[in-house]
Amino acid sequence: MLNQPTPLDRVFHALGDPTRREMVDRLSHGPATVKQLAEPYAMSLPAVLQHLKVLEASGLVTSEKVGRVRTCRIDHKTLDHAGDWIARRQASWERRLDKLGEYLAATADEQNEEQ
Amino acid sequence: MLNQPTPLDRVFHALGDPTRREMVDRLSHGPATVKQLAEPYAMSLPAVLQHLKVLEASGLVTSEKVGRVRTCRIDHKTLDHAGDWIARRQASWERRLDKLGEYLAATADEQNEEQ
DNA sequence: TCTATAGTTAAGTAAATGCTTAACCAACCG
DNA sequence: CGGTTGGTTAAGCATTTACTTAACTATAGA
Repeated sequence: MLNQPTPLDRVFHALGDPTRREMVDRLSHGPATVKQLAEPYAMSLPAVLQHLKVLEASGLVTSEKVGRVRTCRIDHKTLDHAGDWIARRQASWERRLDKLGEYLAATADEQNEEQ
Repeated sequence: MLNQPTPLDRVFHALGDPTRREMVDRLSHGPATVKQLAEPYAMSLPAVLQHLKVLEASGLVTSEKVGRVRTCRIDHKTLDHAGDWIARRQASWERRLDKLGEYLAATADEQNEEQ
Protein backbone atom coordinates (compact mmCIF):
# COMPACT_ATOMS: atom_id res chain seq x y z
CA MET A 1 0.00 0.00 0.00
CA LEU A 2 2.11 2.87 -1.27
CA ASN A 3 -0.85 5.22 -1.78
CA GLN A 4 -2.36 6.80 1.29
CA PRO A 5 -5.66 5.45 2.55
CA THR A 6 -9.00 6.98 1.55
CA PRO A 7 -11.49 8.18 4.18
CA LEU A 8 -13.50 4.97 3.73
CA ASP A 9 -10.35 2.88 4.19
CA ARG A 10 -9.80 4.63 7.50
CA VAL A 11 -13.37 4.14 8.68
CA PHE A 12 -13.55 0.43 7.95
CA HIS A 13 -10.06 -0.13 9.26
CA ALA A 14 -10.99 1.68 12.47
CA LEU A 15 -14.07 -0.52 12.86
CA GLY A 16 -11.99 -3.65 12.25
CA ASP A 17 -10.67 -3.64 15.81
CA PRO A 18 -12.92 -4.92 18.63
CA THR A 19 -11.66 -2.35 21.15
CA ARG A 20 -12.40 0.51 18.77
CA ARG A 21 -15.83 -0.89 17.91
CA GLU A 22 -16.61 -1.06 21.62
CA MET A 23 -15.54 2.55 21.99
CA VAL A 24 -17.81 3.60 19.15
CA ASP A 25 -20.54 1.58 20.83
CA ARG A 26 -19.94 3.34 24.12
CA LEU A 27 -19.96 6.74 22.45
CA SER A 28 -23.15 5.98 20.54
CA HIS A 29 -24.88 6.19 23.96
CA GLY A 30 -23.37 9.57 24.72
CA PRO A 31 -20.09 11.50 25.13
CA ALA A 32 -17.32 10.22 27.38
CA THR A 33 -13.96 11.38 28.66
CA VAL A 34 -10.72 9.56 27.80
CA LYS A 35 -10.66 8.19 31.33
CA GLN A 36 -14.18 6.80 31.07
CA LEU A 37 -13.44 5.27 27.66
CA ALA A 38 -10.31 3.59 29.01
CA GLU A 39 -11.93 2.29 32.20
CA PRO A 40 -13.26 -1.06 30.83
CA TYR A 41 -9.89 -2.11 29.44
CA ALA A 42 -6.87 -3.80 30.92
CA MET A 43 -4.58 -2.01 28.48
CA SER A 44 -2.53 1.07 29.30
CA LEU A 45 -3.80 4.61 28.81
CA PRO A 46 -1.40 5.35 25.94
CA ALA A 47 -2.78 2.29 24.13
CA VAL A 48 -6.32 3.63 24.51
CA LEU A 49 -5.13 7.01 23.31
CA GLN A 50 -3.73 5.42 20.19
CA HIS A 51 -7.04 3.74 19.42
CA LEU A 52 -8.71 7.08 19.95
CA LYS A 53 -6.30 8.68 17.52
CA VAL A 54 -7.26 6.10 14.88
CA LEU A 55 -10.94 6.78 15.52
CA GLU A 56 -10.39 10.52 15.23
CA ALA A 57 -8.32 10.17 12.05
CA SER A 58 -11.17 8.15 10.55
CA GLY A 59 -13.65 10.88 11.46
CA LEU A 60 -15.79 8.48 13.49
CA VAL A 61 -15.02 10.36 16.69
CA THR A 62 -14.34 13.98 17.56
CA SER A 63 -13.04 15.33 20.83
CA GLU A 64 -12.37 18.58 22.61
CA LYS A 65 -10.35 19.37 25.66
CA VAL A 66 -11.70 21.56 28.43
CA GLY A 67 -9.38 22.13 31.33
CA ARG A 68 -7.55 18.85 31.67
CA VAL A 69 -10.32 16.54 30.50
CA ARG A 70 -10.88 15.59 26.89
CA THR A 71 -14.44 14.72 25.98
CA CYS A 72 -15.10 12.42 23.02
CA ARG A 73 -18.26 12.10 20.94
CA ILE A 74 -19.36 10.20 17.87
CA ASP A 75 -19.56 11.93 14.52
CA HIS A 76 -22.62 10.19 13.11
CA LYS A 77 -22.01 11.44 9.56
CA THR A 78 -18.92 9.27 9.21
CA LEU A 79 -20.76 6.20 10.45
CA ASP A 80 -23.44 7.03 7.87
CA HIS A 81 -20.84 7.02 5.07
CA ALA A 82 -19.80 3.48 5.99
CA GLY A 83 -23.44 2.40 6.23
CA ASP A 84 -24.15 3.97 2.84
CA TRP A 85 -21.29 2.11 1.18
CA ILE A 86 -22.65 -1.20 2.43
CA ALA A 87 -26.21 -0.26 1.48
CA ARG A 88 -25.12 0.51 -2.08
CA ARG A 89 -23.49 -2.92 -2.54
CA GLN A 90 -26.59 -4.55 -1.09
CA ALA A 91 -28.60 -2.57 -3.64
CA SER A 92 -26.52 -3.75 -6.62
CA TRP A 93 -26.79 -7.26 -5.32
CA GLU A 94 -30.57 -7.00 -5.14
CA ARG A 95 -30.82 -5.36 -8.58
CA ARG A 96 -28.87 -8.31 -9.90
CA LEU A 97 -31.23 -10.76 -8.25
CA ASP A 98 -34.19 -8.89 -9.75
CA LYS A 99 -32.71 -9.10 -13.23
CA LEU A 100 -31.95 -12.76 -12.69
CA GLY A 101 -35.53 -13.30 -11.60
CA GLU A 102 -36.86 -11.53 -14.68
CA TYR A 103 -34.59 -13.59 -16.87
CA LEU A 104 -35.69 -16.82 -15.28
CA ALA A 105 -39.34 -15.79 -15.56
CA ALA A 106 -38.83 -14.89 -19.25
CA THR A 107 -37.08 -18.20 -19.88
CA ALA A 108 -39.94 -20.04 -18.20
CA ASP A 109 -42.42 -18.18 -20.44
CA GLU A 110 -40.48 -19.12 -23.55
CA GLN A 111 -40.45 -22.72 -22.47
CA ASN A 112 -44.18 -22.56 -21.88
CA GLU A 113 -44.66 -21.13 -25.38
CA GLU A 114 -42.51 -23.82 -26.85
CA GLN A 115 -44.59 -26.52 -25.28
CA MET B 1 -4.39 -8.57 19.84
CA LEU B 2 -3.70 -11.86 21.55
CA ASN B 3 -7.25 -13.16 21.23
CA GLN B 4 -8.41 -14.31 17.86
CA PRO B 5 -10.63 -11.98 15.84
CA THR B 6 -14.42 -12.24 15.90
CA PRO B 7 -16.42 -12.62 12.67
CA LEU B 8 -17.24 -8.90 12.73
CA ASP B 9 -13.56 -8.04 13.19
CA ARG B 10 -12.81 -10.03 10.07
CA VAL B 11 -15.56 -8.40 8.02
CA PHE B 12 -14.63 -4.80 8.84
CA HIS B 13 -10.95 -5.56 8.53
CA ALA B 14 -11.58 -7.10 5.10
CA LEU B 15 -13.49 -3.98 4.02
CA GLY B 16 -10.68 -1.74 5.28
CA ASP B 17 -8.59 -2.37 2.17
CA PRO B 18 -9.47 -0.54 -1.07
CA THR B 19 -8.58 -3.51 -3.29
CA ARG B 20 -10.84 -5.80 -1.31
CA ARG B 21 -13.68 -3.27 -1.29
CA GLU B 22 -13.38 -3.03 -5.07
CA MET B 23 -13.55 -6.81 -5.30
CA VAL B 24 -16.70 -6.86 -3.19
CA ASP B 25 -18.03 -4.11 -5.44
CA ARG B 26 -17.25 -6.14 -8.53
CA LEU B 27 -18.86 -9.22 -7.06
CA SER B 28 -21.98 -7.33 -6.03
CA HIS B 29 -22.73 -7.12 -9.76
CA GLY B 30 -22.37 -10.87 -10.24
CA PRO B 31 -19.96 -13.80 -9.89
CA ALA B 32 -16.43 -13.69 -11.30
CA THR B 33 -13.47 -16.00 -11.72
CA VAL B 34 -10.15 -15.35 -9.98
CA LYS B 35 -8.71 -14.29 -13.33
CA GLN B 36 -11.48 -11.76 -13.90
CA LEU B 37 -11.16 -10.38 -10.39
CA ALA B 38 -7.40 -9.97 -10.80
CA GLU B 39 -7.60 -8.36 -14.23
CA PRO B 40 -8.02 -4.68 -13.15
CA TYR B 41 -4.96 -4.77 -10.89
CA ALA B 42 -1.26 -4.30 -11.47
CA MET B 43 -0.43 -6.62 -8.60
CA SER B 44 0.57 -10.25 -8.97
CA LEU B 45 -1.92 -13.12 -8.97
CA PRO B 46 -0.73 -14.47 -5.62
CA ALA B 47 -1.40 -11.04 -4.08
CA VAL B 48 -4.95 -11.10 -5.43
CA LEU B 49 -5.35 -14.62 -4.10
CA GLN B 50 -4.33 -13.45 -0.65
CA HIS B 51 -6.94 -10.70 -0.70
CA LEU B 52 -9.46 -13.30 -1.79
CA LYS B 53 -8.46 -15.50 1.12
CA VAL B 54 -9.11 -12.62 3.52
CA LEU B 55 -12.51 -12.03 1.94
CA GLU B 56 -13.38 -15.71 2.19
CA ALA B 57 -12.21 -15.94 5.80
CA SER B 58 -14.47 -12.99 6.61
CA GLY B 59 -17.42 -14.74 4.99
CA LEU B 60 -17.99 -11.86 2.57
CA VAL B 61 -17.13 -14.05 -0.41
CA THR B 62 -17.54 -17.72 -1.21
CA SER B 63 -15.99 -19.62 -4.09
CA GLU B 64 -16.06 -22.98 -5.75
CA LYS B 65 -13.73 -24.60 -8.20
CA VAL B 66 -14.99 -26.33 -11.29
CA GLY B 67 -12.33 -27.85 -13.50
CA ARG B 68 -9.47 -25.42 -13.20
CA VAL B 69 -11.48 -22.21 -12.74
CA ARG B 70 -12.59 -20.91 -9.37
CA THR B 71 -15.75 -18.82 -9.39
CA CYS B 72 -16.31 -16.29 -6.59
CA ARG B 73 -19.56 -14.80 -5.40
CA ILE B 74 -20.70 -12.45 -2.62
CA ASP B 75 -22.33 -13.84 0.46
CA HIS B 76 -24.85 -11.09 1.12
CA LYS B 77 -25.65 -12.29 4.65
CA THR B 78 -22.19 -11.31 5.87
CA LEU B 79 -22.49 -7.85 4.35
CA ASP B 80 -25.85 -7.58 6.12
CA HIS B 81 -24.21 -8.34 9.48
CA ALA B 82 -21.82 -5.43 9.02
CA GLY B 83 -24.67 -3.17 7.91
CA ASP B 84 -26.73 -4.25 10.91
CA TRP B 85 -23.95 -3.41 13.35
CA ILE B 86 -23.71 0.11 11.93
CA ALA B 87 -27.49 0.51 11.91
CA ARG B 88 -27.68 -0.45 15.58
CA ARG B 89 -25.15 2.24 16.61
CA GLN B 90 -27.03 4.77 14.50
CA ALA B 91 -30.18 3.72 16.36
CA SER B 92 -28.64 4.24 19.81
CA TRP B 93 -27.35 7.56 18.67
CA GLU B 94 -30.82 8.62 17.54
CA ARG B 95 -32.46 7.31 20.71
CA ARG B 96 -30.03 9.42 22.65
CA LEU B 97 -30.90 12.50 20.62
CA ASP B 98 -34.60 11.82 21.26
CA LYS B 99 -34.03 11.60 25.00
CA LEU B 100 -31.94 14.74 24.87
CA GLY B 101 -34.75 16.47 23.02
CA GLU B 102 -37.30 15.36 25.61
CA TYR B 103 -35.05 16.54 28.39
CA LEU B 104 -34.56 19.92 26.80
CA ALA B 105 -38.28 20.23 26.19
CA ALA B 106 -39.01 19.28 29.81
CA THR B 107 -36.43 21.76 31.06
CA ALA B 108 -37.99 24.47 28.92
CA ASP B 109 -41.41 23.64 30.43
CA GLU B 110 -40.04 23.86 33.96
CA GLN B 111 -38.51 27.19 33.18
CA ASN B 112 -41.83 28.39 31.80
CA GLU B 113 -43.59 27.28 34.98
CA GLU B 114 -41.02 29.04 37.10
CA GLN B 115 -41.60 32.29 35.35
C1' DT C 1 1.97 25.37 47.49
C1' DC C 2 1.84 20.61 47.26
C1' DT C 3 -0.14 16.64 45.28
C1' DA C 4 -3.18 13.85 42.92
C1' DT C 5 -5.55 13.59 38.49
C1' DA C 6 -6.07 13.57 33.34
C1' DG C 7 -3.79 13.28 29.53
C1' DT C 8 0.40 13.27 26.39
C1' DT C 9 4.91 12.07 24.13
C1' DA C 10 8.58 9.10 22.93
C1' DA C 11 10.81 5.01 22.11
C1' DG C 12 10.89 0.17 21.67
C1' DT C 13 8.99 -4.51 20.28
C1' DA C 14 6.52 -8.63 18.58
C1' DA C 15 3.24 -9.87 15.37
C1' DA C 16 0.36 -9.07 11.41
C1' DT C 17 -0.13 -7.10 6.54
C1' DG C 18 0.50 -6.57 1.76
C1' DC C 19 3.17 -7.30 -1.33
C1' DT C 20 7.04 -9.81 -4.23
C1' DT C 21 9.40 -13.78 -7.03
C1' DA C 22 10.09 -18.59 -8.00
C1' DA C 23 8.48 -22.96 -8.43
C1' DC C 24 4.66 -25.92 -9.08
C1' DC C 25 0.25 -28.61 -10.31
C1' DA C 26 -3.70 -29.81 -12.82
C1' DA C 27 -6.91 -29.27 -16.57
C1' DC C 28 -7.99 -28.18 -21.20
C1' DC C 29 -6.65 -28.15 -26.13
C1' DG C 30 -4.34 -28.74 -30.62
C1' DC D 1 1.92 -35.88 -25.90
C1' DG D 2 3.19 -31.14 -25.07
C1' DG D 3 2.11 -26.42 -24.39
C1' DT D 4 -0.82 -22.93 -22.56
C1' DT D 5 -4.09 -21.43 -19.19
C1' DG D 6 -5.81 -20.88 -14.41
C1' DG D 7 -4.68 -21.30 -10.06
C1' DT D 8 -1.74 -22.54 -5.89
C1' DT D 9 2.18 -22.83 -2.47
C1' DA D 10 6.20 -21.27 -0.25
C1' DA D 11 9.48 -18.12 1.22
C1' DG D 12 11.09 -13.58 1.91
C1' DC D 13 10.74 -8.62 2.94
C1' DA D 14 9.38 -3.76 4.16
C1' DT D 15 5.76 -1.54 6.55
C1' DT D 16 2.14 -1.03 9.73
C1' DT D 17 -0.25 -2.33 14.00
C1' DA D 18 -1.11 -2.81 18.71
C1' DC D 19 0.74 -2.80 22.35
C1' DT D 20 4.40 -1.72 26.30
C1' DT D 21 7.13 1.27 29.84
C1' DA D 22 9.11 5.52 31.23
C1' DA D 23 9.09 10.21 31.51
C1' DC D 24 6.61 14.39 31.19
C1' DT D 25 2.95 18.42 31.25
C1' DA D 26 -0.89 20.82 32.86
C1' DT D 27 -4.92 21.48 35.65
C1' DA D 28 -7.74 20.98 39.85
C1' DG D 29 -8.30 20.77 44.61
C1' DA D 30 -6.70 20.47 49.87
